[in-house]
Amino acid sequence: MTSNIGWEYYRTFLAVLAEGSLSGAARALGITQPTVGRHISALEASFKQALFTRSQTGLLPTEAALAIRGHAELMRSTAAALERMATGFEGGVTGTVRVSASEVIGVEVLPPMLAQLRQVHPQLKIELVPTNRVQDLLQREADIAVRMMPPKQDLLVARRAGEVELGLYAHLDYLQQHGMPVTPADLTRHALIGFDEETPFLRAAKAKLPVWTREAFSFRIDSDVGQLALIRAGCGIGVCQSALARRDARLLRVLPEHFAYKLDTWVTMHEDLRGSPRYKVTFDALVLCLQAHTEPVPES
Amino acid sequence: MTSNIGWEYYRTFLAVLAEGSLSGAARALGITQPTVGRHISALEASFKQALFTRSQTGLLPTEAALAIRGHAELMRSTAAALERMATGFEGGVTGTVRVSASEVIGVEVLPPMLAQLRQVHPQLKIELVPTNRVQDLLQREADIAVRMMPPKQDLLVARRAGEVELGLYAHLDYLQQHGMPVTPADLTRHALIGFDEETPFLRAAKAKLPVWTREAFSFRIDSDVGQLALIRAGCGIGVCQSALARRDARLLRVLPEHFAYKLDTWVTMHEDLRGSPRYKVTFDALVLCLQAHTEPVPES
DNA sequence: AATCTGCTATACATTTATGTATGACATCAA
DNA sequence: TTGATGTCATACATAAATGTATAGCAGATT
Repeated sequence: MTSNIGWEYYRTFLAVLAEGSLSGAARALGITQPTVGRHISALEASFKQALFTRSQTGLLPTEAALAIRGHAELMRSTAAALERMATGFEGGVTGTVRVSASEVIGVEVLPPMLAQLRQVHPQLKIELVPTNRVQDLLQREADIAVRMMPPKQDLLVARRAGEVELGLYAHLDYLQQHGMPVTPADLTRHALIGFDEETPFLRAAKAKLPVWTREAFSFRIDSDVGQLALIRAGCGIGVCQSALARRDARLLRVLPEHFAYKLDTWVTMHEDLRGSPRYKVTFDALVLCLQAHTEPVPES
Repeated sequence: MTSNIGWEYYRTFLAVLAEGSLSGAARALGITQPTVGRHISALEASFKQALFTRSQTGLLPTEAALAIRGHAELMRSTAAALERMATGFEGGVTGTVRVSASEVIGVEVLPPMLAQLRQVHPQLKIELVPTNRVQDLLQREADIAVRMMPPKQDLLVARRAGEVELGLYAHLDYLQQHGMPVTPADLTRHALIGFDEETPFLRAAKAKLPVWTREAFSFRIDSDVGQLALIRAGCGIGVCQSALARRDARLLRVLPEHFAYKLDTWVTMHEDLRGSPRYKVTFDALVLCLQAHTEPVPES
């Protein structure tokens, strides 16, 4: 008794949810407003349930609409993943691979490696998704993910790529002006750069360095790239990957013996992508790249 | 640049994969053969990739078709889950809940509880999926699952419902005819009932009771219900939940001090189902039922 | 107050998808 | 061999979905 609700309609449903109006969804989808209206009506008729409370200023989703949103989104990302896998299957390294990584990794570490990879495989297309959300792989939002924690799911292929060291850093200009802290307590007199949201990482950092609390931050920004930019601009003291700070001689380590934190780096992908060469090639290249990045450099 | 491949076509694709022919898929879907052919052609055109090698005796899936199968199936189960969630959302306990449990639990333990549940909530519909596969929840093949192992995934709501005790049992008739074993070594002279496939459980059992190997089994069957039936019929000695064996006074424990095994029981469901009352009601009822089932009875 | 813009809903035309009918070919059984 | 059955492919008719045009309404702007 497989029911007969068109899967297509869920795509329209998501657009209405995102745009907030039938007309807006129609524009976004490249179809017309009456069609969108008919799709929503069809869904509501099938479900015997209102999905939106209509008004002339737009549509407001009902509780039911919000409840099924997650499922509809999973359908969308699954459809996207399916297309990625289906296109460019003729054996060579062709087609699109979607890589998810933390912002700072995606912006500072991966680009050179991706450029090189594309030089070797010109047919390969890369979609880079810089995000700190972890759940992508299960939702099929990305094919391969670079993560700072071991995978909890066992239908994933995972490889450890070393560990990145985090430390406190500040720009030379800033330190010349404000002085180099010598004890953790000195930090209270400095401009600190940190996250806005309470993250598990932040709690861990707080345990090591009691001064490092949300209230103490002069700059609060939920983006590691943003933090790095602030550090580089000499705004204050912040957490940064040592391997990145090392690239700029004017970024100096602050309180190295009081704050050091290491994060495991993992590259993961779905098991069922193993068969297709382009995923394997990208996966291996990512592992190599990150191993190089996390490799401790000898003191020179 | 959201591509324009119709999601509907994946449903047709799955039917062709399952039936092995356009005509068969058409019959299964209640549409006509030319339509099915057109859908497949449309997919192949979009992917620039053959999905089936056509012959007059049927269609053979290509490697590409097999590769995207998993994704298409995820879309189907997601669509089904979405419909389940969307229908019967008017606050009360209405609509369908899909419960997955091991065969023996589904057949021997749950039915009375489900009957009672439906007496309290007549509008509730239950789909029972008796299977030993674990992966259902992530694939949205079931809403709630009863499992014998703690959940590894963290977007699940999970509650422990006690532990079931497993022991060796045989029917009185069998034991009168063949005698009661007194040492583990005696088992070699008996008819043993066990699994056909090597499972983690089997390996664990082997560690405790070296005799308990696949080669020693006189009856090999990959169904716990089937094993129970064989034990009840007096075919030999097999593993069975003590709580089930206790119901029939003619089922006697064999070598109780040499073989005892306890399995944690967990009831799990997706986080996002918590909002809808019917899932919560069913979840709670399952937990209660299994707690009663796993509760050790006082010796009388 | 009047006008403009943006939204939904409806009537009608058109395009698109589906169904019907049939042909060509292969396989199996008598 | 011959007929029966099952398959896919194609031409044509029909049904269904979409697009076009327009009306009606609410809020913002002048």
